[in-house]
Amino acid sequence: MLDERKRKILKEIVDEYIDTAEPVSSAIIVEKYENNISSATVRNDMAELEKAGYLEKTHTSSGRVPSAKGYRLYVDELLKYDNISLEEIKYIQEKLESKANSIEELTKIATTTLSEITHYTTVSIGPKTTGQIIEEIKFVLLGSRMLMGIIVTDTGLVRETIIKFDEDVTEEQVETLNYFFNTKLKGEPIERIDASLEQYIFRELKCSINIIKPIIEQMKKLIDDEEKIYLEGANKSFELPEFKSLELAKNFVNLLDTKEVMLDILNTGFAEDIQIYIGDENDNEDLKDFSIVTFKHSVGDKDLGTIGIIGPRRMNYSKVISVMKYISKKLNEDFEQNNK
Amino acid sequence: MLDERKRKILKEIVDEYIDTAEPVSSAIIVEKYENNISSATVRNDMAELEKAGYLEKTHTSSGRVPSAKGYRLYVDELLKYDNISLEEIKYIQEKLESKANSIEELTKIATTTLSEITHYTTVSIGPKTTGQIIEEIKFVLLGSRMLMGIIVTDTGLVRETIIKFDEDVTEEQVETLNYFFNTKLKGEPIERIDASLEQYIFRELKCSINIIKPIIEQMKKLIDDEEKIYLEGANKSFELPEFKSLELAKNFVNLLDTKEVMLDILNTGFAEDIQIYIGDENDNEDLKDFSIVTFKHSVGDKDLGTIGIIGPRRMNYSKVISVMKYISKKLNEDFEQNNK
DNA sequence: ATTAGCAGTCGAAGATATTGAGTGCTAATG
DNA sequence: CATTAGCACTCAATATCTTCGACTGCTAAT
Repeated sequence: MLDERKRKILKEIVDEYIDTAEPVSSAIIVEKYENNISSATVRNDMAELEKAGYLEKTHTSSGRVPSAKGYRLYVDELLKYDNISLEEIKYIQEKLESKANSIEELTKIATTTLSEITHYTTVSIGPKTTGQIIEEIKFVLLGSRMLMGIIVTDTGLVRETIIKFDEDVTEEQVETLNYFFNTKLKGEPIERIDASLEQYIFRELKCSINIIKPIIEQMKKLIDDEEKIYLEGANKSFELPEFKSLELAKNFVNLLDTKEVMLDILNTGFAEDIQIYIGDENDNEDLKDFSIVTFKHSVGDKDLGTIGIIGPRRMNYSKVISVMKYISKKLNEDFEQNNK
Repeated sequence: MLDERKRKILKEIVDEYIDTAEPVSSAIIVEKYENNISSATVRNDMAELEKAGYLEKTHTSSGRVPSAKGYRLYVDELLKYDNISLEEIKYIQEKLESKANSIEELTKIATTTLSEITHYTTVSIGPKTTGQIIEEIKFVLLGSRMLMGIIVTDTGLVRETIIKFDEDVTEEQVETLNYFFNTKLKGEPIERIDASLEQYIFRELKCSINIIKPIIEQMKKLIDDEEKIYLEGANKSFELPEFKSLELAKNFVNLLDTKEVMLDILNTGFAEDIQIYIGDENDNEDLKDFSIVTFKHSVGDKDLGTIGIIGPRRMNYSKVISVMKYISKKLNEDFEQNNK
């Protein structure tokens, strides 16, 4: 349906719009990209591209702006994702090689780096604990009424929590707990820790319920920890021309502050693949002027965290996705390296 | 210099401006507050208040707006801070009594509650480790090449970190470390852990430097941890009329995103006292349109965290400070309770 | 299929007028 | 002398109108 030239012109229009944030006119296309055809020809093609839903006009006599459908074709078929320079590659390598002490930390470093290179706002969340296998579980007595509970999973994820008691706990009790939890839970998925465990332990261990209850309570919290979004470069977005619109700026802050929408999006991505959400493809109102690109870092079915970029629909997809592709590759390599 | 009536009128003007965000005219004052004098009288007083620097005009024929000096007099001398309702007190009690597992968590709960009640953006930082006395220090072996180091201080603060090694570590080594660190550091201020310790341990323990080095490195990081600002209700600020100004909105996002300025302010407050920063009293450009109210929670000279409210200069100081006063009192009580 | 050419559209920007919410000042008042 | 009525004056905000020019779409010629 779209011949080669129309696809080329569509790409040029999107490129130009991403660059200038201004509606693109036929004259500009001729001047900058298509020196051998006349603006009238471009206009004809534009009219057809508009009829097909790839372009929009802001008013009758304005230039064209890509529609969500236009962006979609653009990112899916018209772009190559090798828009990354040697300097950028070097910079990323440097950053990611600075040894992080945990997966979460590495994810944060990657998130920050991504924002630095792309100049967009980036977000990330840590790994979902669900599905992870308990490799080690330990309780450490701190003082006489405080315990630290630590879980290590097969992906190297470490989670710890403080548990406070109203009565003294002895070293022997802690040893019993350690022995019991390890024999029962090692090799089990982490979500095995739940309320049903409480009764079971109570029967088996004859340990005071005043001790078991807070332990299970806190350990459970570890699993479905309300997820924290790590945010980098929120102010960068405010430099973009679209943020001149107060309405839009407000939506943006709302989005980042209420978190739910972002969590939703960060959580729905599929493993190992870059997901692209373009404006009104999503039905959330606040999101309609933004695009989000996410990448879920994982091994097998185990989640290691998700990183996202949020920017205006007119985002530099080529750069963003190229850089993200590289970072994701690098993260996987590093993980293999560390766990081989 | 200012007679009673002028002070009264100043307070009324600030009250009114805080309420409406519009320059206040003499007519409004007469209508709403001073039914027994004429607007001409109020105008005369206003003129003098302006000459004395407490009021400003946005243009020759506009109403008056409080100056920073005006706000200062207002908060220092004209306000009573008992502007808190029974419902609010009850709500705060409820929130703060939900048992938190650490001081940091309690501070966060207080921060969130403060934002909920005042409808302003709130921020907080956790306790400074400096000055705290080590009560317990423990290393726990996780797997064969990973250690968790845990420090408990006299204020009940718990900090932990993961330490990774390139070689295996044995249980005996960990025991030696535990024994050594505890005998040497218990009762010492936390900042005793520094590079000089590394050599000392190396000599005393004859333990591999490959093990000691990463430990000290990580433990040091624990102390001067780059501080994380906890932020609540950033979007609430965007509902305020002053945020119609893009310039101001941008400054706000910058402020919260770059963190340094906020950290600076949160760190300079004096213990146990509510600090009020009003707009251009501060010389930071980004801050000139905002006021910040902070409270540093502490016992003795030990810091337990700082909470702040950031809003427009036209902030509801009475409400904000009243609520903060109550929360601070409550936090102290709770702490006494838990540590008695 | 392409293109030159031209009429038509409409937002952006600038000029001008209008309005009214304020003030400050003066002169009168108790 | 403090207070006040009254009035001239100021100026931001708003509305109205004009102009300008960057676009398009269409037609007719190539």
